[in-house]
Amino acid sequence: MKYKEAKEELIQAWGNLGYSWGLNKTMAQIHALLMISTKPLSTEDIMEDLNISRGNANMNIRALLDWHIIYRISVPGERKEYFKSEKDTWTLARQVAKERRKRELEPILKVLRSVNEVQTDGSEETKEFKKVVRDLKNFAEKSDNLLEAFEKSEENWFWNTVLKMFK
Amino acid sequence: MKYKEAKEELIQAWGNLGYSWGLNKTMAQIHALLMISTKPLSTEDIMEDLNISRGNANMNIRALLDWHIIYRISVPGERKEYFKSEKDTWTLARQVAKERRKRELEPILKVLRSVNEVQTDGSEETKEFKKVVRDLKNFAEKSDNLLEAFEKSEENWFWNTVLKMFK
DNA sequence: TTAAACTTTCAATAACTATTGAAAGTTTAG
DNA sequence: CTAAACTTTCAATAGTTATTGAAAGTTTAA
Repeated sequence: MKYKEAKEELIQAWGNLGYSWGLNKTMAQIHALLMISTKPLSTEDIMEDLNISRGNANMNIRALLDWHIIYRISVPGERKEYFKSEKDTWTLARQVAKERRKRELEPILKVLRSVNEVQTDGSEETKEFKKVVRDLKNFAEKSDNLLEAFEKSEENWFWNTVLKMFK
Repeated sequence: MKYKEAKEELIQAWGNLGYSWGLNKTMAQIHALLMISTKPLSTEDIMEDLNISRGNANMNIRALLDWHIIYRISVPGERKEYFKSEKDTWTLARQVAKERRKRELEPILKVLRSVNEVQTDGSEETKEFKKVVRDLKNFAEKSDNLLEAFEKSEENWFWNTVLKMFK
């Protein structure tokens, strides 16, 4: 397989994966492009490589900055801004986990805690409701703690421990 | 808070969560409804409770069946089909993990393995590409193994081990 | 059989999300 | 200053996905 094909295929596949991770397609493609680039790229470079408009590029670059998975780089003596990706897979995964915990898990936990306060009138309906909510809340809280620990963990330690865990 | 409000709020929140888990809003809402229901519900019941059309209800019920997180129930002596949710949170989580591994992780792994075969021409570009792909592949494979083990694990054992792990 | 009870399909369309590109805004070098 | 270099915004629109509901299909009881 030639480099150009391989690059194309990876960007495509990364787009799909990113999509199912809460990014959008273009966002994930820009990210893929920066992942494999040997040097920081400008908005112009990205527009050209992915064939997208200035507005689109700008918007998605900002979204990636907002997720803290790419960085702004300024080259001394140049006006233009450049961008580069966080290249360390482990750091990247932890950052994504962090953002998703904040964006998805925390909101549902808040709701679960709040609806758990429902008035019990002794009916079967409210009893079942309480039970379901309690179970989900329990699971969500444990997951939340696990993710929090993951965010702070160090790679070698993590995989070693997991390896032992599932021996 | 009254039961009706709480139910409404949970269904809404579950819809959002489900969405970010690769289900769509209606699919997740039907699921939430079945989670808190004390008895199996028919298509008719679901249409009525969520105010959605027959086609929509049917389509999303089938998608949930396809994910294996709800079940078809037949009541002896009745023509109508009823549906009930898998209520055990642990089983549910494992099932979702299983489906997502199949639908998301496996495809990207396949691509990573394939683009890893790219011809190296000694240029910096292809060297960097290889390095990135190797790292991602390594991470994805480890995650894949972890998820596979999770799918087969038993709840108490899992949380105990994790607890020890992050002591 | 047949007709009632139920489920599935699918073309039309509504609703939502992504993208464009020109215009407005901002920064900096001279 | 001010003009060039660059970034951001946003209204228009293209593209995608979800939803409807009527029609077609299927199953079963009598």
